[in-house]
Amino acid sequence: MMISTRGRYALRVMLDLAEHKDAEYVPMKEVAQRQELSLKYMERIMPALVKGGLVEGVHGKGGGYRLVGDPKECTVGDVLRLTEGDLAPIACLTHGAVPCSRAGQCKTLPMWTKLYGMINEFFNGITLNDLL
Amino acid sequence: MMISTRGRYALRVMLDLAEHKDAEYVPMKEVAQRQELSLKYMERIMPALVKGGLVEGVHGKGGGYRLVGDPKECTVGDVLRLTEGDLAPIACLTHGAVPCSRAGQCKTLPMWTKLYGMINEFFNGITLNDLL
DNA sequence: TTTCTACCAACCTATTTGGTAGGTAGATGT
DNA sequence: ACATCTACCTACCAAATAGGTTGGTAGAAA
Repeated sequence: MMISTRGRYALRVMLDLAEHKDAEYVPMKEVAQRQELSLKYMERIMPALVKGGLVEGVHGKGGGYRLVGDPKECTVGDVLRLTEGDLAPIACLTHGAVPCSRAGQCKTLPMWTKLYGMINEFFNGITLNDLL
Repeated sequence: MMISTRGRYALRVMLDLAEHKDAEYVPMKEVAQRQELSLKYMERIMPALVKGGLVEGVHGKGGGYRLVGDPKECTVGDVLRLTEGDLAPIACLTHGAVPCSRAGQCKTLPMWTKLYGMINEFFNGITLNDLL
């Protein structure tokens, strides 16, 4: 499986935040209920999106999360790369993989690379706004 | 990771068999050496390709494996589906997955489905012969 | 009957996945 | 000051997956 629940759930939360963009801050409790996701699990995922600058959270009563930018500017690729770490379809292409000694003679590597490019292009071409 | 070593190794073995198609039967011992793969691990993977009808194996001295069809007819998709089981990028789309109750209202499902289609089309469009 | 080969089953270690439990820190309302 | 609400953090856990290893058995040829 290329995309685990971590990335998929994050994307659904982002879409929920985009839908409730008028409310200043949306608490995760509400989002989790609407999306039928584990609140505790989501609380562990959100910091990655905060660190990536896609959302901001404020503590205390009336707090919650809010999208930082415009849903038209935020792509699915942005969300997935922050939460999944990498979208590479095979280990050889992950960022920080040990360079394979057979890379030069590998007959399959160009194919994997082309697919990797296709996947990135696909996700970078879809914004949150497109999915609303 | 969408494609594990299982599928990637299988593909490399298939390409090796295609390259040595003139020899009647090629023993895995030779293939494993050439491709620098664990013989024992490959022995566990090959039966899936036999069951799928892509290769045939004969026991005993002078035995080994041989491609059944033409390398022009065998696609990468065939090999990967037999060895990886499924090429779905997310769990919801795997064959035999429990149907999600949110499928009807899921805003992301069409996107995953489209990607799944792209990936299948990509792999079905590449034959062993293309990679030689 | 030895030797070579496919094939099969049990086991193993490490990592990833998908959480839960139990808090702390900061902001707000009373 | 205090209770309450919220993000955020840390430790733990069970199940699944990945990537093998070990030790064979079965069948065919020399």
